[in-house]
Amino acid sequence: MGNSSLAPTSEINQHIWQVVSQIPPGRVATYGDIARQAGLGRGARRVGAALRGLPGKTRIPWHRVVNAGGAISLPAGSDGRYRQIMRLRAEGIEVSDSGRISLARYRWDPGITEPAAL
DNA sequence: AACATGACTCCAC
DNA sequence: AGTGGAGCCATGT
Repeated sequence: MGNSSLAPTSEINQHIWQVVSQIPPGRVATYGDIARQAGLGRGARRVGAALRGLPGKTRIPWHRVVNAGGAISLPAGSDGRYRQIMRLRAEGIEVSDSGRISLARYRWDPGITEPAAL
């Protein structure tokens, strides 16, 4: 067989999406967290690209992924940014109007599969 | 193959 | 908390 060390982009994306779908409601994870969980090392940017490729009607909880600073990474003024903030608040997560979230309170621990306790 | 781009991250001010 | 610059990884031209 030829190159067996690299999987097609579509498969990598699918793997990333699978990890993202493991984030329980009421919790968030950073791009870096997802990358590490997916075995991509420092591929945080790769995670962003995978989420960008999601269809609009997906049921993958992409909104639970924020950057290392605990902030929404989608461009200011974009529909996605507004939608992400609304969906997070709908799950009981506090999000400031500037799109900031407390990682100390809501960051997902891969060992736990339950929603954040209030 | 070189260069630009981006839903990233770290560090210094 | 906000801003700017360098580093990082994969894609698209």
